[in-house]
Amino acid sequence: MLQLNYIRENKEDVLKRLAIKNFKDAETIINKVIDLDTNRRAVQKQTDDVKAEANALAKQIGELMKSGKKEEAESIKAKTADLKGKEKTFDDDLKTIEQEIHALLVLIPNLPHISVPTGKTPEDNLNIYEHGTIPTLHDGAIPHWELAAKYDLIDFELGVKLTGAGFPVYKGKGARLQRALQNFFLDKATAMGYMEVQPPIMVNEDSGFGTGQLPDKEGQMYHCTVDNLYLIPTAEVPITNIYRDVILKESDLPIMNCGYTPCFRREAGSYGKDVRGLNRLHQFDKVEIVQIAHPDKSYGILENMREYVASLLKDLELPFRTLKLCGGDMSFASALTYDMEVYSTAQKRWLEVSSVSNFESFQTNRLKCRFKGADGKTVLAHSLNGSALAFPRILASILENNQTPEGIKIPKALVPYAGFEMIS
RNA sequence: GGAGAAAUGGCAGAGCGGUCGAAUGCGGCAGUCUUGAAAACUGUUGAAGGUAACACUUCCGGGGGUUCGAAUCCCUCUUUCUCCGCCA
Repeated sequence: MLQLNYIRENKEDVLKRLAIKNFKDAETIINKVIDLDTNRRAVQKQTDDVKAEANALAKQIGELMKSGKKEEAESIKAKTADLKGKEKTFDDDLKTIEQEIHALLVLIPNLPHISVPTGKTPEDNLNIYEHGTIPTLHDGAIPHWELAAKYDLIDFELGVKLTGAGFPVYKGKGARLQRALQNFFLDKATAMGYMEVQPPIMVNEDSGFGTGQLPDKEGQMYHCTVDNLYLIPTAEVPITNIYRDVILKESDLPIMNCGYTPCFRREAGSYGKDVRGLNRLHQFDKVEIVQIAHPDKSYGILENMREYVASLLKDLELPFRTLKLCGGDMSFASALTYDMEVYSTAQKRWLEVSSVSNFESFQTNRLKCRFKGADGKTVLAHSLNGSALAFPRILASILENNQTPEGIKIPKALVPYAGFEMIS
């Protein structure tokens, strides 16, 4: 959520940057917000004045009662009746205006960073870095879903029986590889200085709002209506919400957390080759890294996070590229996002395995996550997060890129965790 | 799930219809003293809106109500604690 003050004072800049995100009706909505805000302050002034008057009278009555001047007190009481009605009207007006402003603010996406390339589709993303060589596979190389069946690593049909499509069952070495990835990623993150947390995987409405999933992305989350809880789509939600309604000390920053959780996504509207095998699941596992940072440092930290994720992919010996997302392909809440994509040789396509973003104060404004600066003022912190990493597509590309006629070779870094070097 | 008790500032903890944004202690910050530190002493120390700055307004778990006036009374929800039940 953008800050009202910022919109008021930097209207032109806001409009310019919203255009990069291809946000329609920007001018109409922004103008409306500014008008409502002007109105809000006027009504608030009226409300406050009436309340001040009523407070003063109430005080007088108190003093008169104490000194036994009952009649005088009664005559003042009569005056307050009128104020009471006014107070109620103004209060209601104010509430309505505030709701209207909030309803509009929630529709406005975050402003992209000045370096974000313009563009509308993934084709407009900027490829800023490539690493590794795409392996040449032997004749008869097959995609991971066939490898999974051949070596009995993942049973998609069994998942359908138990739950439905998109809920695979990992078996034997497949399950062990999942566990290896979890420990490998968590160990790496901890060594980088991230503190591991194990949060709940269901969250309440406030948490869903805090990181921006609610209200607009409601349909993407599994909702347990009986208890009004949501299954998390990413550990970003519970971990970032740790810092909801918190005023940090400047010396606490940056806060670095990591956590492993299963993630649940309804993925309504997905179909075809996108959802084949491990490409897109309803339940998957991920280690997430989250930082709460000083606004002056957040872009430096974003680069560190990007490099950290790249180092994981290098450790796993996977060919990958890094994209700087264009305005049109960025998420609602992000100010700058890097996507990391691994090349899946058997599918002959790039698979997104990580997304690293700086949200600046967009989330923290909703979360009310602030810190006290040197001058004693409270300032919104910046929040950042990244996948480090999501398991399914990593597993898919390891299986596909490392297949040989003899079996599948496990990357060296993962061998101590997996406990085996080959799947054959 | 049943019965009872409670929820106040960073923490502990008073206040139970007006003078309360809230005593006191601890913690934090600044200063005095000191070569420096500790101790002691002095001062200061919640958040939001609003203003050029004041003023002013709101917030004592959330929501609603009674009253001229609510941290204090009533209703409701949530959470915590104790006892019972169930249980990985």
